[in-house]
Amino acid sequence: MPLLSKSAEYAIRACIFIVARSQAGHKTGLKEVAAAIGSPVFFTAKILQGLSRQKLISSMKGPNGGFYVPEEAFDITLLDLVQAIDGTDLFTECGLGMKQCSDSNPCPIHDQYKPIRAQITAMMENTTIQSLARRAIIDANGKTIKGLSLKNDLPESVLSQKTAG
Amino acid sequence: MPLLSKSAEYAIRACIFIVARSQAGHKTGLKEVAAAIGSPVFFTAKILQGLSRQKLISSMKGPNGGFYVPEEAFDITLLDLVQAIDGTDLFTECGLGMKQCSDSNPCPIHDQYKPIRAQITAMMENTTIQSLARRAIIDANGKTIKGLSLKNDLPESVLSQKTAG
DNA sequence: ATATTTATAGATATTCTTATCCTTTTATAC
DNA sequence: GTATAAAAGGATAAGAATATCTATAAATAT
Repeated sequence: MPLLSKSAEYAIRACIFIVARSQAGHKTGLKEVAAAIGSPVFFTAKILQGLSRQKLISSMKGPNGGFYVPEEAFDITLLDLVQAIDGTDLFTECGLGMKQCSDSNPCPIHDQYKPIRAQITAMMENTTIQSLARRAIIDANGKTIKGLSLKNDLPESVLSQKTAG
Repeated sequence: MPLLSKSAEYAIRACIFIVARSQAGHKTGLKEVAAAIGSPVFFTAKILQGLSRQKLISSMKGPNGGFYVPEEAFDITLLDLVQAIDGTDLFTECGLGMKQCSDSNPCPIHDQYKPIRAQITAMMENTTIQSLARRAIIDANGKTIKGLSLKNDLPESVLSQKTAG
């Protein structure tokens, strides 16, 4: 089992790209997003539709339309995104899935799992999509992300060249 | 998404019960296990069969048969169990599921996720089923686990009464 | 206004996980 | 040996996650 669903993975990667593009003043169409992050187009559509419905990202129909994130919303976090897609189980539920589990009635792994769950939550709470997008390396024409890995081993000069605060 | 699959949850709970019973010198039948941990009987059968095939637990057919863990194997860990059921993804894979992700070619959340993955791994590596079973509260006739929560808020006297090292 | 572009919505397919049932094998008790 | 008890194995079903396709609605450009 992975930590995140496929949907959440695509959502995060897509949003990093969309925010990076939004910071450069561009809306991004579905097909561009899918091409940039290497995700199945129609499935990506469903995911972005959901995020749009939940107001985590914005969209515009018609020519020159696409997905974008307005400046006021740059501070959406990994936690926002993951909760919107995968729900809150990872952050609230017992490690063994037991409804009765609590501090006063702990499951067998309660003490071991609790700090891990807290650390996962804190990390996602403290990581904004914007902060990830700031480090993203977009290619010259703004269409793709280097090797699907937004941050890579290019020299710092290239990095600062492509990333506008 | 939960951290563990349903199969892994049942496996852990079942093994805690089986080890606790093994420490008391008893084999435990499938139906007893399922009743004790509140899991679907036939599904539990499949899970225990798999663990048995992988030699994480042992089993005997016939009257007075059942599942057990021999003393030499008391030190199986959460990691052994979870990897046997859910595979190694949680412990080795990139947080965003990207094959190319590595220290030298990190994905956007590589730096944030790496220590968390390490902590999950360390926790499971360092937690033996035996250590969890030692704290388990089994009822007087040895058939059930208190409220499905193996460790609970009973007084220490009761705890030491029921748990033999 | 019309054509074009793009997101939205609904319906369907596919695969994986979870769950159940039935038959076979193996060990014990008698 | 025969009956009985229990795990092992195979087949099937139900549900959820992933993925695809088609039709609709909205915005822009002309």
